[in-house]
Amino acid sequence: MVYLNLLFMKQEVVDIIQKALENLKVPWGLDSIPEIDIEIPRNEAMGDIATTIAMGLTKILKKSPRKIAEEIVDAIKTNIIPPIPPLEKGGEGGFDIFESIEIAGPGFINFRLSKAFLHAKLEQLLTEGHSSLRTDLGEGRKVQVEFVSANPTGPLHVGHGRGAAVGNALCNILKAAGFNVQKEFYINDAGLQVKLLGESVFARYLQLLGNDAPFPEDGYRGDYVELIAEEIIKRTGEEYLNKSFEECGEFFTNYAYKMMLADIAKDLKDFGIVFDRWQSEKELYEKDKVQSSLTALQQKGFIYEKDGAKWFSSTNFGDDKDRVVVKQDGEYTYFASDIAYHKDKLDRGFDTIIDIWGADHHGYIPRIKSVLEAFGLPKEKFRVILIQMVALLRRGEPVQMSKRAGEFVTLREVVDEVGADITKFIFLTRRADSQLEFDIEIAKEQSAENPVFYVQYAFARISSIFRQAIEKGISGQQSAVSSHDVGARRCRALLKEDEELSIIKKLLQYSMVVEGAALSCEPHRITYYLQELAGIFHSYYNKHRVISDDEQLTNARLQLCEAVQIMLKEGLSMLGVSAPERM
RNA sequence: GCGCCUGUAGCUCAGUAGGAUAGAGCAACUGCCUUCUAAGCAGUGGGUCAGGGGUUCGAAUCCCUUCAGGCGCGCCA
Repeated sequence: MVYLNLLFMKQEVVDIIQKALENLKVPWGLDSIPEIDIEIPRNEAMGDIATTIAMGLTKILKKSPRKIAEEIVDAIKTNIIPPIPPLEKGGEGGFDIFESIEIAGPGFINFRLSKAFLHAKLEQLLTEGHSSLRTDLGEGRKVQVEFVSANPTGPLHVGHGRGAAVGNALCNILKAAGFNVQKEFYINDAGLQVKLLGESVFARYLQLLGNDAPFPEDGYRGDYVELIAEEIIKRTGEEYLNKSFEECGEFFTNYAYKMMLADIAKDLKDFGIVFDRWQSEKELYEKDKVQSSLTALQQKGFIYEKDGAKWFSSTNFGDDKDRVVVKQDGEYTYFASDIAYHKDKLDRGFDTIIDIWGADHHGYIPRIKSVLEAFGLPKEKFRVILIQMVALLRRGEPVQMSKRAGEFVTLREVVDEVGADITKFIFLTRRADSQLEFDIEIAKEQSAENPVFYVQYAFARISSIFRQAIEKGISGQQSAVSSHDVGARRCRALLKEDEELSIIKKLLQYSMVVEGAALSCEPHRITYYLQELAGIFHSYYNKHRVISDDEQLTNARLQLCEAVQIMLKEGLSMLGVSAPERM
């Protein structure tokens, strides 16, 4: 058992309870120790950290939960808690983790952390910085997260932006939780949709050159189609004017979608999101992976022929019906390349596969899950995050989004108008699977009340305090607050106001929040955590002065401020949001 | 018709893998800047957790059902 190696308070407590249960296992006649639930009480008066284990054991032990709790507490108090060793040579001796352990309500065991423990953890955060905030939940396991994957047939719209923000934040969180993460964008460059884009561009091309060509019925009508046609004219002149689409369709299709793809990549980059890898659907065909993945399924006995088509028997894995993979006309279905793509992910050695889709694709989950199970992936290793629609409003009035008519609001337009930080933050203040109202005017004009500024403001405020301190010659420079030396440690011991201790406790909760967000794939938990941390800091700031005549207290509070700043920066970086030093 | 998601304060949403007295922001009202950034703070009011039934020590959370909204149910992509 190693204490103080991570900025964590959960593990220490779990270890202690576990030891107590080991001691009680025999008298209780238990074979094994149950899972230990740890939670943060909603009310600070109830303690800093609590367990419900006693209530969970009532059924097995047939005793009242309070009686069980008493036995556990007794075991902890008599011989479990080891004193924390001195922090380093020359330290001031050991101390207890807990100030008190109490039984409350129906059988909660409430632990209150000692000030010495909190001060020691603060020191750790200051000395180790961001690295103390990384956990090893993932143990380096490889996770692949595929997101956005918009068809390269038009610019990204706001819904894609939401998926991008969520996916990117999730990846950051998974990395912080110790997973080895790859971010991937899947390019649907092989199907009829890109061909339709090519036809649309070709029609515009002919029209621009004075030819009265018909426009494809379901063609893409956005202005960008014409821009691509203009670009082609600029580069090749009238070379294709007298040719048919059959003759030059490939050129138009390739040119068009590649140009769109470049636009998409740029939009994402300007939104602050960069992918590790882009996988082309077409390439899967060219490298024969579609055929070979179907062969692999066939060898496993999951492919059969019926009505002149080939089917994947996904009902073996809980799907509603079997799915066609090769049509009667011999063509592959879209699903066939999806099979190849997901098999390819497995072949690349990922332990867990996370797909982030628009919620309108939810009907696809069972069949993809079937594919992965057929190839041997345990079903809990495949996760789909559904991104619900974004309802775009302007002063409460819905903004029309009709892709067919070509007038839909692009991500770029929103980001240009509102800003990337605000847009991302708003996307991350809601669970992914709940519909989101995004009012452009409110996001922009009520910016003073915008939660993103609330968090950033706390960061900027602390920066300002440090500027002030430097001006007064109190602290040479911000991170030079020497947290190693004994003087700084004595100063920290002066942090004993309720608000100060609350802030430290909040800081210690971070790793739990990250792990929870990683396990549940819910980045918005970080957003809420940051708002809470900023809230208690703002409150503290208004109640207590950081810089005062008391040199030691000033030093202590500057250290606390620095710790908060480290945390705010860490959290904001998870969300892909900046931490400005001035606002 | 079948399936998935959602329903929590006037509005927008959280509610931590079943826990303690259900929270935040906005909106409304009352205070706080000659001292580190008022993009802030302190306080007040606001709830049949859509309705009903069940599971248990304990339910906003799990199960069944009704209602309401959204989205899916092609050999389309």
